[in-house]
Amino acid sequence: MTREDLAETLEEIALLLELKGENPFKIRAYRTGAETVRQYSGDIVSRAKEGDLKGIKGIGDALQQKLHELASTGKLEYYEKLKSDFPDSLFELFKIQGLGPKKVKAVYESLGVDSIAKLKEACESGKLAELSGFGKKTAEKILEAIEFREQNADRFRLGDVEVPVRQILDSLKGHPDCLRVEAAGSYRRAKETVHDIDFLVATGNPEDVIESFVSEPWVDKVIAKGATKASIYLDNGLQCDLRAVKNEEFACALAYFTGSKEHNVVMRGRANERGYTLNEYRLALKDGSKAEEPPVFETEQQLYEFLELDFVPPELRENTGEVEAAESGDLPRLIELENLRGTFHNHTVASDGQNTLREMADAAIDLGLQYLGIADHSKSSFQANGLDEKRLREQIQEIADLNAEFAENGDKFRIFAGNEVDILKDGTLDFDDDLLEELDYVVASVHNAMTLSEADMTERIIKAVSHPSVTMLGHLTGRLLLRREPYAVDVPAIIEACAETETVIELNCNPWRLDMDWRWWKYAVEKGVKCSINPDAHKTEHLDFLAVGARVARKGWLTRGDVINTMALGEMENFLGVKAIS
DNA sequence: GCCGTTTTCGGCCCGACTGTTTTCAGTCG
Repeated sequence: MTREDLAETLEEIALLLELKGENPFKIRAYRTGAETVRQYSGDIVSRAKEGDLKGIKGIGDALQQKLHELASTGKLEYYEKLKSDFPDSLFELFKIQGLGPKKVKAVYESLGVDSIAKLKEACESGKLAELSGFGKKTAEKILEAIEFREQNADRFRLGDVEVPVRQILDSLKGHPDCLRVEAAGSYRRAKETVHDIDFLVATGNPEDVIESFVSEPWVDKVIAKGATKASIYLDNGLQCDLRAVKNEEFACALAYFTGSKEHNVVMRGRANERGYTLNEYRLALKDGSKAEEPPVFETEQQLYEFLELDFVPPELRENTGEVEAAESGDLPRLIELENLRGTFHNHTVASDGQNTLREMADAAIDLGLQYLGIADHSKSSFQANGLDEKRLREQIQEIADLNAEFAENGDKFRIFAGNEVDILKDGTLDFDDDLLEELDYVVASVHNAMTLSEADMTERIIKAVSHPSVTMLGHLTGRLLLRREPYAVDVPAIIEACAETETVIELNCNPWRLDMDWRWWKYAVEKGVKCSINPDAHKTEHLDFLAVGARVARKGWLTRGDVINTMALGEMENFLGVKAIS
């Protein structure tokens, strides 16, 4: 029984109570309880086991008793009983955008709908639209949401696969017969979402390596297993494929399995022109070719060189001009994680973050950063406990005090006082100008009214970035990967406005967002717009998103010079126009 | 179901949007 098990059970109870139509405040109490369990700084599982939960705010008598029962026996009667009232499959309905507890309850009770498949049927047959409170448009919206889910259900966010990929790579590297190991495919190209992970190993003993690959404890199901390849599912549904090749084939195989398909087509074309064929194992002479016998490539670099190209970093291999640039020697020197000196757009407990200012600062220092920008939510973001004027001014003071302390201790580290200020529906900002000027920097973001027309949304954002106090634009399109489509907005027009107003655009590297999309950065750079790689961290661990951010920035062809948070502290103080702390 | 210098009941975070409705319920952030 882990902390997460306890929290999840409380959350499921909340969901079940919603289905029952229970008192919303009771439901909220269970949700709050789940959050409290997650965030409690101490061994909450042991305390629950021992029945020693008194005095934790948010966990009253009833929850104490339930957590104790759950932690000590592994079961909770109250929960089991609630659960038995509904089929398990009903829960998948909650994953459909626009369906909440009331609607789920209605379709279940009056139409017997208890799965997404049946829901789809009810929409198509017109039965759903006849229900009271439902209508034609609701049915259409639900069908759209089902389709969106069907298209995305088998995909995973790049930032969410990092841990399993590391785990599998480490395990393969630990195998005595593995000479070389890489994760290839769209993961290596840093696509924002991936369908599966392609692992490649060089080995003289493929059978053993494959056997060990399919026998790891994290394997949920073996889909296929042969002499040189195997496919498995992990517990979370992520498919992982392993290909085993000989050491002398590894370079060509790595290039082949990294792709993209389009990039490979161009590469094969170049080989062809020179009298060779290129496949997943090797470069070979074409029939009747008079070219010289090709060498065996030790590395991808050598393959590219042989085809008269500079080495193309994997992130760029999408056939969007990288081959031409590699031919003419014009590939940019891409940014690297190590270039980052600080970051902006991070939350604390003051709004909806989970760590304090000091904890966030300490985590940034541990990462070797020289500065950390805090940007909690502004007052209109009620749901995120946004700061009002008074609380924001208090935070500015708190930051000043902490900075003074860092300076006294001789630490070369600074917190920049900012705010993620809501862009209101009409494009004005959530605080008045005086307060905005007191901040070291401002991130302006859209959090509501996301269904404006493209023209209105574009005008709204352009108005916001035109405000002199706005330093950077947060998550430009508002997309949530695999969850919510971006809102309608004219991205190039926004980029042009940011160029004009010298507003930085954020590369929000929270795995859910990766927004602005990598496809637009080349255009932004062309227009002279700078990027800031921001994790949108809601707890200290989220600062690690910077690693994903650096990879996605590379995918957008960004160099060190294009990204402001590669600046050292002194340069950044100049850039923001704030005085250094003596 | 939780909380309390308001102390054992009464309030609990607020507003926008959408679609179904004739004044509001449900969902989302």
